[in-house]
Amino acid sequence: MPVIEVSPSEIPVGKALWEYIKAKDLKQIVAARVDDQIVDVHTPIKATPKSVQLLQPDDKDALMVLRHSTAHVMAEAVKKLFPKAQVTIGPATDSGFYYDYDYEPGFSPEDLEKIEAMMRTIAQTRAPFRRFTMSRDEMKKMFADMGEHFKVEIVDGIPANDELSYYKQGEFVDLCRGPHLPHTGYMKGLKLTHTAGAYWRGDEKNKMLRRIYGVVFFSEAELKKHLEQQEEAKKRDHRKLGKELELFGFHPWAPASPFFMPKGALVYNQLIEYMRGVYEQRGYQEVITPQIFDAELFKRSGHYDNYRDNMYFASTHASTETDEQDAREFSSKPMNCPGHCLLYGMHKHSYRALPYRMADFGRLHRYERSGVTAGLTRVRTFCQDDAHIFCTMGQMQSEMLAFIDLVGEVYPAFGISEWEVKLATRPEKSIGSDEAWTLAEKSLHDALNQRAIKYEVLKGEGAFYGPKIEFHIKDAIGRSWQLGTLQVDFALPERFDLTYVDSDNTEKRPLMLHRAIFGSLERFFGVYLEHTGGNFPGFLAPEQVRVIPVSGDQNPYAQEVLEILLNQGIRAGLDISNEKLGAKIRDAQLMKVPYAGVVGKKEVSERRLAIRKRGGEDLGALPLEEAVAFLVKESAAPKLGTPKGV
RNA sequence: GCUGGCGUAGCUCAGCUGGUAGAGCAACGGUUUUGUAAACCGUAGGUCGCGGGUUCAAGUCCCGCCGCCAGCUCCA
Repeated sequence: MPVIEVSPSEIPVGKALWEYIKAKDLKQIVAARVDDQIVDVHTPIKATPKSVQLLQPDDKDALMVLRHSTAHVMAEAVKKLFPKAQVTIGPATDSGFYYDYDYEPGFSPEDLEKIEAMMRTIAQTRAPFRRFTMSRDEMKKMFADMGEHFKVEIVDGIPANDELSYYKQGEFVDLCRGPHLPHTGYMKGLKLTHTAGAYWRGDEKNKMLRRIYGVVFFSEAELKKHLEQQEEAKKRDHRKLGKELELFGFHPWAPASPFFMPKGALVYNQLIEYMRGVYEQRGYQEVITPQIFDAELFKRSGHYDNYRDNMYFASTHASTETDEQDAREFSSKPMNCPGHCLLYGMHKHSYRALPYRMADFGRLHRYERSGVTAGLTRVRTFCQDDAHIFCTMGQMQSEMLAFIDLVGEVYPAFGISEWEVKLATRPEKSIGSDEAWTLAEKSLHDALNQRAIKYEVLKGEGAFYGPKIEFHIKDAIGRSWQLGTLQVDFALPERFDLTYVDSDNTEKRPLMLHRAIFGSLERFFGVYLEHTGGNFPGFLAPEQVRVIPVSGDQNPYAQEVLEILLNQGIRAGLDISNEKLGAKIRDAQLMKVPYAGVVGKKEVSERRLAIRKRGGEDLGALPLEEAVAFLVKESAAPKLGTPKGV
């Protein structure tokens, strides 16, 4: 029961809800929702409301109030222990809270322990949070007198007509809109987790502040559960699994650039093969294009002006020597689109041949700043399931819908049932006309609305050449990653003067859609590895079946079974090591092989195969033919539904 | 790039306030012929990320660089 409904008529106007709560002896009330606004229980009710709900700890908004209030208490503790620290901002987040301080030596792990202890002491005082309002000038003077110049700056940034309020608990005063807890005693499961640098107002030109992150819950038990979940998430970390399952690795001489070992390469190639199957079904044509281009290409495409910071420039020995005629500037491609424009332009196109869906698994290189790379999710070399659709204006909408539908089929085929859709609009640095941008953005809105897909608008976060739809899924630790994308581009066809001959025998300009479903294969690999915890479905597992003889006597039969499986196209392995059955089973289990095929005396004499599923389920000793047929079925790739009107 | 933390054998990790490296697993050799998550014995394996410095002596202290991790900023 997260909320208690209260009849508005029972609420005394001009008085605080807290009095009502005390009078009724209600326990565990965190805050209230009055006419859909979250308010704290100490602030007097101004007029008779339409509805009043009292929030209890299991309400989602109640948790946000707790986190925010805890941030204030942390600031109070920090000010007590480190009076020189200046407070700045401290909000609640999706997972906890943080507070940014301007404090020069910074905070050590030991400091965090002291701060946490101080916060517990403050919690025990059950100090109430009180809200006060003040005029702008008074507020500025108060914080100026306190020496909190960041707060003064924040006051200056608040719109002129907004009411200014501050909250006080104990001796600590903080500019804040609220709402807050009734008192500090509600913070039970508390832990300060880590520190980090953070720029003032998120701008790297500004001063770097010291941020302290923490988590808090209404009970110790919830904190314990949360910490256990974090441990679980760590086990699923794709970097750890990648190492354990011998899938990929890194070397300092190729920072942020993965090496896929044989098993990892197998999975990687299976993903590509799967996508090739999709392409065949959906009318895409695969091409192969160069890796390194004269920088002229990127000057033409706009990448040289807009994307140069992310590009690698290649110089040959000759170009760095004296021969000036050979001193052309070359660059490794960061995207496939410019090359695809060159390819498109190599011959004339009829309207009859459009849409031209040009797919490319070309390797891309993008320079990423050292601090942003991470495992497979953010690398400097990768390949995308990239395709560019050259089509007419009239085909744009149906191509968008076909793509959105395709995404809706592919993700579930991989067991991904939830994703978020975002629409990113024109950024400050961009190419193309206003009209083109407006039309492109409208088309994307329309396509999503037509499929009744909910989406968030990311203002100014589109690519420099066009707006885009992004498909995001979450990894094991709750971080959200963009995988698929659909982008409209009027600019590149213009820049490369691409044309097609229309039915009226005039040359017209095609438009271009950039699209990917997995996004980068590397990122998808990483996210999917975490999603499955390394338990790949049969068709992706590097080793699909491991044949295990109970003792050496069964080796010949095991060998025979292995060959039958291999002939059926199954990626099978054989374990004839000098180990006991239990150890061999364990090895197969640890490598997350989907099926173990055990053969002992009985199986040999009856020509059977005992199948053990990954995880331990025993499927019994099946006649060999039956077992093979079953394993073949289990190792097959998922099939997509029939495309709608391609 | 910025802030903080970390970097010891293929992997996971010991190594207190400085006194010239250790375990388990894996690998290799042997014994064992095994019925669904670890048989036993033995062998080998380390420029302690790299480069300087302090010291009689540095894995341990200091500086620089490289890489990794958590964030900030940026993004597939």
